[in-house]
Amino acid sequence: MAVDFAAELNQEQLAAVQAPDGPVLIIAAAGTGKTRTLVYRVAWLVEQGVRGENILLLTFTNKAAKEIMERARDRVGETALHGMWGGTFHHVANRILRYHAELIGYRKDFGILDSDDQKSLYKTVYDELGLKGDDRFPKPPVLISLFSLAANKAVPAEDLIADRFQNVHMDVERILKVHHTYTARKQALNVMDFDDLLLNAVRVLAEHAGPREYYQHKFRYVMVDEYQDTNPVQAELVRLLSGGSGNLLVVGDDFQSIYGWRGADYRNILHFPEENPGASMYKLVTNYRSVPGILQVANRCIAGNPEQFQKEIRAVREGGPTPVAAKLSDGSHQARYIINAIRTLRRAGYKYGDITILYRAHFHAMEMQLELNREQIPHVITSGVRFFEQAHIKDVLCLSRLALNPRDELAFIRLLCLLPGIGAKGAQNLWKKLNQRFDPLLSEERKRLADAIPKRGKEPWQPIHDALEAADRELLRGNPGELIHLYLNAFYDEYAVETYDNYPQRLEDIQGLMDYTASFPSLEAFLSELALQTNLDESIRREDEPQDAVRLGTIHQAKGLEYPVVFVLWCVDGMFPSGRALDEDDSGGESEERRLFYVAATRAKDHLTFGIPQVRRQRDGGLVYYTPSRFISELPDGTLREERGGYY
DNA sequence: ATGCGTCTATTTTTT
DNA sequence: ATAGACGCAT
Repeated sequence: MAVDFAAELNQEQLAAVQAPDGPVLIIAAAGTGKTRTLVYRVAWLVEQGVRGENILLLTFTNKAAKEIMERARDRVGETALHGMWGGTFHHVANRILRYHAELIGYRKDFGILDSDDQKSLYKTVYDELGLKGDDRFPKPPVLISLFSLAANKAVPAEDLIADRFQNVHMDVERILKVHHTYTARKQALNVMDFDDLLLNAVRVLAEHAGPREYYQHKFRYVMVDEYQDTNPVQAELVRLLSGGSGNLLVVGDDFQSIYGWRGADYRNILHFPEENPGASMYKLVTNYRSVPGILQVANRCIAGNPEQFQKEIRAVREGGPTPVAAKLSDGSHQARYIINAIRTLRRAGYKYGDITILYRAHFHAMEMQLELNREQIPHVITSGVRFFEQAHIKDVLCLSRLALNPRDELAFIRLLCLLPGIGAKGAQNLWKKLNQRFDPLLSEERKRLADAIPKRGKEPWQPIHDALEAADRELLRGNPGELIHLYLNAFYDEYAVETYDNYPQRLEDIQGLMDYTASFPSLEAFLSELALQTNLDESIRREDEPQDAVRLGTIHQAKGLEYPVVFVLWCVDGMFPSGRALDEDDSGGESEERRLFYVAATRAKDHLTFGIPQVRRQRDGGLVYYTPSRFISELPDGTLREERGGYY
């Protein structure tokens, strides 16, 4: 099945797709067909005779990887892509480590800590070091983010500590001690956190010529999506993987670099030409997505930012409405104004699903949620808590985790704390009594635990004990779905009814999870995938979610998406740009916020509205007055149509 | 000492 | 929605 490249791509895209071997940089402005270009590049390589197993595609989200792979498959067929690796940085790192973890002192069946697990482990360390009640010592979340940033930026943590605690005296030694203890514990427990996946993959490749040469030989073509969001560690991983052939193709848009706060460095993309001599460069600036008025806002707002590849998006579409600046009194006024606008748009033929409401931070949407509920407008919120990190999901996974790794202390403690009369201390004591291991599918260990459980917990444990016995008899170790099912019947269903006011939704989540397990060949594959996956696939989403619904989410979450109608909440100085981000001295606070504004604007196809409330009511009844976002007031007169919410 | 219920305060952005 | 603080119960 031959692909007609010239017919299906524009000039800019075609040139990029047919770029010669060697380093390639594609600067793809918003809405210019970046994904399309990547898909066709894959197809092009295949047509040149490159085999799937020689291609590596790195993305930031699972969704992006899936989309590109599926679309490429549609173009050139399943067999042509056989053996191609396509996934997120963390996925690829995980995959490499599953083969080579032993080279760096881990077993291959290592577990992956999500942020919740990470926090629990930190707390255990605090406890052991006697730091728990110390008010003057930074709390776990502070140190976690600090060390994570240090890891991702590949700088010594000491530098960041000095930076962060300038005004306060800090015992640097003790802070480092916490981190060292945490690191040692991870190794002892055979677990890695997200950052470790990247760091350890780099270590394997940097320190061991065998695997390095293997992958460099294997991956003759390496492609990276969203290159402006890579951090130094990821850049290093890319370097190591593509070092053989030098056929490294990166795609991105420096205007859309919005992850500096977690270590991303847009200079990776900015300096790509110097760091890769002989690189060819392509620019995609023809935009099919948005009406000219929207692109004008985008072009104007970003133009003054320092240090970037200058470019202007060119509109293909014509006409269309001018974007709106809606001056409103407060948050509820903003919510009512938007609901009113939604109704008007519906009458004009738009569906709920065509509409999205974006914001800088989750709490900005509070009044909006309230009003949408009150007015019964179907909506879906992409919340801060990810599916697999919800309490009930993690609860039912503990047994599977222990079945895979009996030394998983975190899973054990979580499991036991659900029983009445057992708290953090009690669970910890039991863990010690069992010599720090518990395999739920070994009858001897089951018996020891059953005997050790204190009186109040004995009775509720009994049905779990029996269920485990059954699981053991039926050889269900590799079957997480059945394990969850048995556990649910024996204990958790009743527990959930008593604990959660939204029991039906949570039960549905758990059922979705059980269905999901069916698609995995092994327990290990299932559990490592969970940690790397943020949400269930669309296909196994909750059934109570309306199909046609307004979508709410942060701007970060909306990256890469497009909607006919976009509302942006709270475009006022201090909220967007966020006051905190402006205070950040290192990662170029204001310019990154401006890029975020650019991302928000370029999501819109037809209608773009900025909400600008004047005051915010605080909980204590106080009023805070705001001025319109500098990103709004910087725009030349006439770029926006001003509206006042005088509808009511 | 530990568990556990109740109250209050507090939300940047996330693979 | 959830974590932490607090105080009472076991």
